[in-house]
Amino acid sequence: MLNPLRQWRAKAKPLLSFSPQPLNFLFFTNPLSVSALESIDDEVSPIDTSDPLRFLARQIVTGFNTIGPRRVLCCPEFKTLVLSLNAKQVEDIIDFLREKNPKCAVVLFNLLKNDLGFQHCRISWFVVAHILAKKRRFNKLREVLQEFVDHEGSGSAPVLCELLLKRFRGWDSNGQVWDMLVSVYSRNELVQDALFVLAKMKKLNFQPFISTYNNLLYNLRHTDIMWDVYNDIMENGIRPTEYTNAILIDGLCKQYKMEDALAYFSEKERKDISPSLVSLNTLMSGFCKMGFTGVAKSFFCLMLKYGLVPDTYSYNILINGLCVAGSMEEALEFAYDMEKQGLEPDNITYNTIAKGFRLLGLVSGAWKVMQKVLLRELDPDLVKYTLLICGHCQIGNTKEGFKLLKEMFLRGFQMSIISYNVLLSSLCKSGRVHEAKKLLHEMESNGLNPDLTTYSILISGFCRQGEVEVAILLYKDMCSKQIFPNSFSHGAILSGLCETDTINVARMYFDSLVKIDLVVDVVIYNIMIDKYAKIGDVGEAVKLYMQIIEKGIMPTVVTFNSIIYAFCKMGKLAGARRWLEVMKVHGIVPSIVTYTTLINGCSEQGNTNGMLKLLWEMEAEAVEPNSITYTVVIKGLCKQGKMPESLEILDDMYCKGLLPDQITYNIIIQSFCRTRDIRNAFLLHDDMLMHNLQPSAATYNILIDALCQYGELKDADWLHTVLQNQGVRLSKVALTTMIKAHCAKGDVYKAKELFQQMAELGFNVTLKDYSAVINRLCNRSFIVPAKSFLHMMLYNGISPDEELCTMMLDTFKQVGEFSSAFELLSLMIKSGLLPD
DNA sequence: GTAGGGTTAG
Repeated sequence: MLNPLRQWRAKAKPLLSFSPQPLNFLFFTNPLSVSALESIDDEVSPIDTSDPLRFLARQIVTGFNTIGPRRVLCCPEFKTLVLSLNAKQVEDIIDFLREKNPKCAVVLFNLLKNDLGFQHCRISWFVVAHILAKKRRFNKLREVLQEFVDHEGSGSAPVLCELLLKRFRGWDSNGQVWDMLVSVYSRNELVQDALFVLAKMKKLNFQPFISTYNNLLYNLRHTDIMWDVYNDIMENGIRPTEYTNAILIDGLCKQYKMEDALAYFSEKERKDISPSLVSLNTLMSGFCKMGFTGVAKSFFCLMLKYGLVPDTYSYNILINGLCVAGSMEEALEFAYDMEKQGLEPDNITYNTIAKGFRLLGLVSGAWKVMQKVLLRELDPDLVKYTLLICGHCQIGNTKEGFKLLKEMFLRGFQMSIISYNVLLSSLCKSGRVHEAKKLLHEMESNGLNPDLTTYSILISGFCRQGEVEVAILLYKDMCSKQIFPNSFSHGAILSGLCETDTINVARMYFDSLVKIDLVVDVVIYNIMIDKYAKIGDVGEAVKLYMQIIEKGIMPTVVTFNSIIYAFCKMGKLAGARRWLEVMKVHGIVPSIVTYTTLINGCSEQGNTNGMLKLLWEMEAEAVEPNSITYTVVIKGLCKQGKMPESLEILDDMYCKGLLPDQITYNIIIQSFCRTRDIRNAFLLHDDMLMHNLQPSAATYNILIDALCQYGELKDADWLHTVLQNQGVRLSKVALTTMIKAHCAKGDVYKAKELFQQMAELGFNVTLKDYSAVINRLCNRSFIVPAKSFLHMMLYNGISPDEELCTMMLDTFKQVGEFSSAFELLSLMIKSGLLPD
């Protein structure tokens, strides 16, 4: 699109060419026109055509009053005429109209700006602002100044103040315009500009409204400047409001100054100012975030003592605190209590509790206890059912969730959209997106309208499964229902798109978000940056980082972690370290993820010294390594064949109470297998069992693979049988490994048995699997079984590709199996695969 | 003015 300003200038002609004659169309025979015309001038004078601008202004008023602004605007002559004016001329007209007919001035200003894309000069903006302020239309005033400030951007305060001071001093409502300017700057988080205007106001003896101060305080609550503003309020003798206090408390909590927050709160209390619910909620939230749920609970009691009724915020804040602290039982009690007090738990409550279950799911046996709590009273109600569904889904038991949904339905409960969303999310997480889509239709037929959450879950689910087309259809479906994604759902969708193999689709979506600009926060950037980091595109990741900085968005620790990851992935360790410094310069404290990423970078390069140095550095910065950090260190040591050292670290982990998981063990086991030390590999496997750690599918893949390669195939078969008897299912990879090994050794019978088993277990057997087997059989000239596998493949509806056919054809020719060769040839011709 | 959710490491 062409820049409106340029468009305007292209059409602009010098005013000299202006002549009033063509404007006669604006005069109407309607008697109204006469009075309208008279109303703009005090003395009823004959039309004066010698001052063209004044004349035009009058005509505009006449037109607006007789046929309405819209229709005036539609007159091509009017448009042409107006488009020939420059900003200064429009400014004169608007200023003239301000005295004669201020309403017309505002209408003209807006029409030109919105319908013709006219760029007004600063004076026009302020003239209109003053008109609105005088009429006390503060919402409109805010809107206009908001747009003005958006346009002027950061650092514009000095220029605007200068103008206000020189051109508008003494105008009616000048103070309100100043005041609103502070408010708008601070809302836009242009704090420096806001403070600048505030200082000028002080010099002019204009007193800002307390709401303006509150606005500014809110945007400064993360910093100490908050106190300067607060002192300013006090010095000016302005009474702080409830809001002021709540913001200050929130600010102190956000700065982790809990004692100061408490002191401030008690000071107000001493002054007999009874605390507001919001202040108490804020304090609860602050203490919960610090992990002090006990203190938070006492504030809850304090509320009751003051006769304040806890609201949904109070409950959700406390429930969240308890969930994060692992006190699920209490969290659930509060959720019940909430309902008893007539407050329905909402989306936020359930989301929070679901997160609690998820966190608790890591503790074995916890769910059983929770289930008992939930079922303590025999008849579950809507809340309990929803909570139960949350719990089952979070531990991956979607089936039980469905059972409960059905039960709810049979017992005549009014189904809630939340239960469905929980189930949908569970299905999508396990990749069962098509079942999820069916459930969507079911909920719709039950008269429930899917909401933003529903669509976000499904869209990101389909994206993650690589079915972008379905996701796009759902997206369109959603928008057609007037449901528009917010920053959170955009994030969900974008990260879903990032899971698909091409980055282009994700980038296109990202670019479209950036273009509308409203919803792009740092997380959206983080998602995109991380995608580039994962594919090793350091350049693009850094480019996006630069964009963040240019836009004045504060990068987070995640932003830096992803960039550091990108550098490590490309083996540019020096670069990664430089970014660690950049991060510190921004005042962002490196996290455990930062250090683990860097250590992994060193470990990949076999740089043990680098790893150790980083471990010390972590210690110095008081960042405690976790089991992932140690696993990375073990990986590094294993890579260099330092097996005894690896085992030592494993012991250290147990000593420090950091439990190694399957991945930790798999790394060591694999390393032993690589050195053909199968004995030690199996000893570690036993060690896992001893520590109550169930080996994962990957563990058995590694072990089976090792047995097939270096050990006895018999042992692999034996392990397979043992696992089968224990009900442990081997992965497809492990089965394929065994099949290939049996083929290579010539045990066709066993290979076929395993192959059939693979299909029976529901694994998706592909052309690649068949090709791998047939290839090995052909290599050993096992013609009959090779043919038999080919037939099995054709029977199952899989056609061979050219590569497979050519390979078989060559084998058949070599061993003189001409009839088989001809048979294959005819098959190839039928399939359109003609040999050279 | 107060609550969660979308993003990072083995």
